[in-house]
Amino acid sequence: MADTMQGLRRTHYCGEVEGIGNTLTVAGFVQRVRDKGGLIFIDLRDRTGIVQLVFDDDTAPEVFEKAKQVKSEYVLMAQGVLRKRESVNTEIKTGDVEITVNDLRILSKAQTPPFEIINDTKTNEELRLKYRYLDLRRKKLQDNLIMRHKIAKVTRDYFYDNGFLEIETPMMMKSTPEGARDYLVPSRLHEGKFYALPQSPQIYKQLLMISGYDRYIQLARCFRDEDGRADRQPEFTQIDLEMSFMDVDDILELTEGYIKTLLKETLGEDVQIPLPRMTYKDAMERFGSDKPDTRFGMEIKDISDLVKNSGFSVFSSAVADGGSVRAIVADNAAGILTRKEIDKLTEFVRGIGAKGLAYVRWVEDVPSCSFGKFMAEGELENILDFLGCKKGDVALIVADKNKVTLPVLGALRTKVGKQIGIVPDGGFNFLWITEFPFFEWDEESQSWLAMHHPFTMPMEECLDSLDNDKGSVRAKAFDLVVNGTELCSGSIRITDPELQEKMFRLLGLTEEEIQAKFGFLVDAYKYAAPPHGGLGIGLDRLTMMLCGAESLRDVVAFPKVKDASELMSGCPSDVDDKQLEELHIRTVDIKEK
RNA sequence: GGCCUGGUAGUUCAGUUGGUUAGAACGCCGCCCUGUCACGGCGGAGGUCGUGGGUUCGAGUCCCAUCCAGGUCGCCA
Repeated sequence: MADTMQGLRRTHYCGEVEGIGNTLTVAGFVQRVRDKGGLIFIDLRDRTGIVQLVFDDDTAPEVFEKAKQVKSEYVLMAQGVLRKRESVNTEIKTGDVEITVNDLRILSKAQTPPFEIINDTKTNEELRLKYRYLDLRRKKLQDNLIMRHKIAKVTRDYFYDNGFLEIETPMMMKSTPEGARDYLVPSRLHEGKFYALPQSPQIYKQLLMISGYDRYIQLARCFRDEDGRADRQPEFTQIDLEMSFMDVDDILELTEGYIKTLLKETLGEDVQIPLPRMTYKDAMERFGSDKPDTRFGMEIKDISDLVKNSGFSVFSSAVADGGSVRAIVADNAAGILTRKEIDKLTEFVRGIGAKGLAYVRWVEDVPSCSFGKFMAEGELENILDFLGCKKGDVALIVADKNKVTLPVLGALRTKVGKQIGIVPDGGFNFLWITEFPFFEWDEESQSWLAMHHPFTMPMEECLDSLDNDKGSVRAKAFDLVVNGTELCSGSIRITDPELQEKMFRLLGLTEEEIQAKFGFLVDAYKYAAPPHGGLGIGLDRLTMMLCGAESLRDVVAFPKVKDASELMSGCPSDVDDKQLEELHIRTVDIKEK
């Protein structure tokens, strides 16, 4: 039988003991036992830190005997006197004190854990996820989850102070199968019908504006049935916001105030506001990405004009076909980007849609160049001159349609930047990306899709282009990007029901489809709506960023793995035939599969 | 779904051209040790080498298939 706590009550957390000479009571897990023979030291851990317990054979033999049974990860409660240590451990914050224990309770014994509960564990993640409850004992994960808590608190405080109301929206809603796949919940009472778990509370928060709640916030759990990534979980949390009588600038300003407050209160960092802004078009032209990492340069340059009449047909024909030839220059990188490395990069760009990669690698007095023999007198010099390329540099060139050159060079820029070590470690480079295109041409379906979502307001000056030049229509949509990661995404919504119906039609939805999917929303806007807009901030990614974590799995208490299963509980799992029957799902269908 | 990487004691890893009884460190168990703090010393237990098949006199090692995990592309309005 284990001991009980009877007669004792915790007075201090391990990391917060104080008052030399006082009797105090601590409780926690055993980090380590050091048995010296006649003297035992136990490091006791709780979420605040570690305190050393001391047991002396001479002064308290009975307690000493009990301490001899203690092993790693046992749960103890101990009462004793706090005193100065004979030798100080400068590594921990309670390293100059210890507790001489006079009452020890072994509250719970532990099996030997499958891996050591130490901070810098090297144990592979699969095993740690299977025993997540043990992995969560580690200080690093505890610190991350505590940070997550702090972020949630600062977030609520900031937006509450700015007049936002926290309102819950349903977890079971109508499926709207645009975009990501929905997680579906079969209905027992309606045979053959399904709820969907929300990909976001988008529609509901817009309805709340129509209902006059003016400013809404929710830390909303969202679901998407897609493959996982280090920065993508099937289940995640958005700081979901919507506000009335606000235009883009008002929302950006409010959000900047939030970012500034958040970084100050969590990390003590000062962020300069307003944050820099860049249009989508500029971001694509300069960085080949709508979420550029602006911690380093290596911007994309357009050399189409220089090569449009080139003897190298790959270049000239790309320009003639309406595409472009563009380049990035890696300064002083010829040492790292050897021929072999460039071959690997060529494979890389082929994997993401480019036909090939031209390069200039300038090590000797004469640059070595993959297309040199096609160049006319002085042509290469002109290109290098334009690019500002000098000895020791490597220029990487892609020729294709703009839809290929820009994203490929963007991806290459990120990859090469990391490879040659010019991406700084610390710091947060925030950047607003604005004026996203409204429409996006989809090759597969040969139709226009909404890049953001169909409720996004086009910019006023683009309304005239809706019918004849869809590709040029920009939207009142914006993203906040930090160090190459999208942190938040938002827009102003359409409040005019006629315009909304028009946008649906332009997106190829029939009257029947509009009615079936969004009829209630279209109807709602007929009863007047304040101008409004909002955004969603990825709480998980935000936490990851502030913790310096490399994976969402390090900032989510019980994460899923890549295939959306959970290794600890083993879900998703089989269910009883009876349950399936009640849900009108034929077991034979499942078993055949 | 494609591609890449990995899978050997509880854990992290090593394991030669294919060749005797598969090693180390940490952890675990036992004994010793009164100022340790990654304590130390001595001793010990612990392995279907992911799984299945193949080549071979002989496979942890070579081949094929498969499973699991991670990364990445597709996908993620």
